[in-house]
Amino acid sequence: MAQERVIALVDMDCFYVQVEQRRDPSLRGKPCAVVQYKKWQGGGIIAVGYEARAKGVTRQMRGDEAKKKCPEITLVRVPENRGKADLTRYRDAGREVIEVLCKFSRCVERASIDEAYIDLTEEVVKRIEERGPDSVTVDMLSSTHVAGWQTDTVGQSSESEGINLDGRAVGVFQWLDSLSRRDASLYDRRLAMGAVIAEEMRAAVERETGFHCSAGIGHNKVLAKLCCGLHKPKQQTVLPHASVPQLYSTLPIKKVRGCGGKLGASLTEDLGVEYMGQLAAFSEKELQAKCGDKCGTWLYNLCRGVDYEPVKDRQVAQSIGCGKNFPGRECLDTKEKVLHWLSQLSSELAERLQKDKEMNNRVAKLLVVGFRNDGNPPTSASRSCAIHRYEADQLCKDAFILLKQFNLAGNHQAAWSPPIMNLHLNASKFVEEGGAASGNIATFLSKTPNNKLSQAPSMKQETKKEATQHGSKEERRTSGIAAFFSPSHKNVVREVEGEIKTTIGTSVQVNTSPASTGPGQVQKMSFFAKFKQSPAEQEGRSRAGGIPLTAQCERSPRKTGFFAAKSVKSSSASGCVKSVKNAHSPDDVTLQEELQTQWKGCDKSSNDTSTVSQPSDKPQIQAESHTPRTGPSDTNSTASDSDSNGEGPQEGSTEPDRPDCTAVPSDRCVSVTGDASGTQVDAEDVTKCEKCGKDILAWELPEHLDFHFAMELQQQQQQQTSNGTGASAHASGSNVSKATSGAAKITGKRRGRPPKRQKIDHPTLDAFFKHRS
DNA sequence: CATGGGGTTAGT
DNA sequence: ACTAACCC
Ligand SMILES: Nc1ccn([C@H]2C[C@H](O)[C@@H](COP(=O)(O)OP(=O)(O)OP(=O)(O)O)O2)c(=O)n1
Ligand SMILES: [Mg+2]
Ligand SMILES: [Mg+2]
Repeated sequence: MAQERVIALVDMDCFYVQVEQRRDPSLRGKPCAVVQYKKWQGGGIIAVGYEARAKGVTRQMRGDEAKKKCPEITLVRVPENRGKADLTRYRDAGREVIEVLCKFSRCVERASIDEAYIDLTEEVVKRIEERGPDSVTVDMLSSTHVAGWQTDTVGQSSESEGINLDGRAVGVFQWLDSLSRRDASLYDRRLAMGAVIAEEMRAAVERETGFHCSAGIGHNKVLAKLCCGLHKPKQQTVLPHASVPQLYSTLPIKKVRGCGGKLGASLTEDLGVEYMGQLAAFSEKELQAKCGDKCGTWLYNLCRGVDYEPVKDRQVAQSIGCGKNFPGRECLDTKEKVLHWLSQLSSELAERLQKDKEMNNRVAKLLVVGFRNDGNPPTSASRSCAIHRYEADQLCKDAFILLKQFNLAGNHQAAWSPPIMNLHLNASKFVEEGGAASGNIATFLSKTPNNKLSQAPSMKQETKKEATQHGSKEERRTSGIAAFFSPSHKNVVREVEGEIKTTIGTSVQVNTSPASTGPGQVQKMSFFAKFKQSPAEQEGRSRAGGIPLTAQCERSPRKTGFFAAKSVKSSSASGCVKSVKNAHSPDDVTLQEELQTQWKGCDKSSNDTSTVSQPSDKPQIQAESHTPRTGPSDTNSTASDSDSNGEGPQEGSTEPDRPDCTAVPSDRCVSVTGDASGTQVDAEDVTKCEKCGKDILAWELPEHLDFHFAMELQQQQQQQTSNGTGASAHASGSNVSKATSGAAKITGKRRGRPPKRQKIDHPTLDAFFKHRS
């Protein structure tokens, strides 16, 4: 049954802004936004607090623009490290939230840095068993709205003896009241219980992290996401299945997750469909003809409020990447620039991968390097190779090898052919760490990475200024199984005693507090504002004592009994997907010979003079920079003012030391493959490099030497910049390869590979073949 | 000059 | 393996 599940979507309110406001409490309650960079017209705004939204400040806006709209606004800068924005602070904060959510369900899916889907079916069923279906009372839903049941404002509340009934509370009450009728939907009762749990989850999130959030509760992910946005700061919305048609009748297609881009536009253009509900007029086949079988079926169901996508049991990202744009004149048009930024990106990636390994007991096996060129249209491409070790210089080196195939300029030249406007690295294909005592045997054998959150994210120094109580920070959550719900919820059992049987107008135990109303309370005026009225109101009906019909939609001839549906695929488990897939991962990457030496020393002080790290943050891993700080406010120039000029150092600190230029004995990776398909580069044909004394495949010597050249060149350049001296790159490098410049075409087919078949080519080998074949 | 820096999934 | 679409 399409309504058997109870899914919640929790989304943090103006997340980055809240993260900054927790760090610096003086920012609380003030108009505030987070900007990235500052030089170009005040930087780009990526998050806006609700006070500032009320003044018209939006994302995408430039900092300068925001200042015009709201002169009192405080713009907080995203931390910068290695010359680029660094979102670590927000990722860490997002993980804190996920940790809390995991206490409420075994199935939590991290959907983005600030939101997660939670399959609450199991918990809901359990609670209904324990407490009965009618145990939900309005006071348990003090910040809840029921879509389609909002009796709106206008004149009311005056005559009620002292009871301030707002439209929200009346709607909640009427809905709950309707659920106690015999013919009420069993699944609506589940939703009500889900809403209770969602209230508790959100309270726990706020108590334990200091961040407030909103939520949507529905029978599937799309509906949960959709209704979360109906009432945004510090509120939640439950969407009964019967309210879907009403909601969809005026919901622009592009508001639905997955339809916000070209698909939604083409549906409107080609089918003449404006609102989601209109899609229901098309047959499944018609929709399939329009956008393919899978998509067509998906739309056919979706416009009826049905979506079967499971909530995945995954709390950690499946890829870790970093990148940077180089717009306009900042484009990378020399090999030195490319190497420099590759080095910066590699450094960040290696650091993040290492931390990820420690925290999640897994290692990434695939490195992807990608770029974009200017043009009309802009072109882009990416290439990948195996990751053998988490070492910045190795990643840098491999990435460069992959990248240089696209350099139309000669390899020995200073210039880089089509200038690069965007460069990015990404690591993925995680497998559980080989470490002995890790994970159980089954998961180890299947090479399934641990995608559960394992331990508290070190709980850094990020003090919980707002957090109170000892609370459950102990995190006895290891992974999986032992996640049972426990949080300190007060308003629990109300026992079945007083079902709230009352009628409008009589004494109702309505919680008067709107739970939150503040400067931020600005409701979206676009589509969402309109759906705040009940169907009755939209139809011009009176709502006096009227209990809205719950019918009119497909109310299934359902069997009775809460567990009737249990047989369907898994009611309690309700299809929550445990990420145990990859029984035989497609990437049983064969470890292979390490063909090249690693130079630690891609750059040591790879910091060019101008790049500076930034906010002194907490005692981070910074080198020396002793900003006597400890308070949160120290930090990122919460520079609301001036400063407009500086992309420059926000505050100095040097980059943490990087491995230095010493050759290291190569611990060549053994080939070994568990799998017959994996082909390795044979370790034969090895010769010794005179520059570093390492064993190199003979056929790769040209590439190898080229690296020495490039690295030396880069080092030299960095020395120069730090000395402020002029420049000229004379490379002592015994550059050998040169004539062999065969740049790859971006759009065209790649050249054939050697007859060897393999899962993941060794980068240098791959490069070699593409290079000269 | 010029949103930018992330992520996931589906199609080929 | 790589690209495109979509999303935060
Ligand atoms: N294009 C975007 C969208 C979002 N974000 C970041 C900043 C946001 O704070 C965070 C969460 O995105 P949301 O769309 O959930 O927006 P907010 O949480 O900021 O606001 P809201 O209260 O509307 O959810 O992700 C971003 O960097 N770039
Ligand atoms: Mg949000
Ligand atoms: Mg979000």
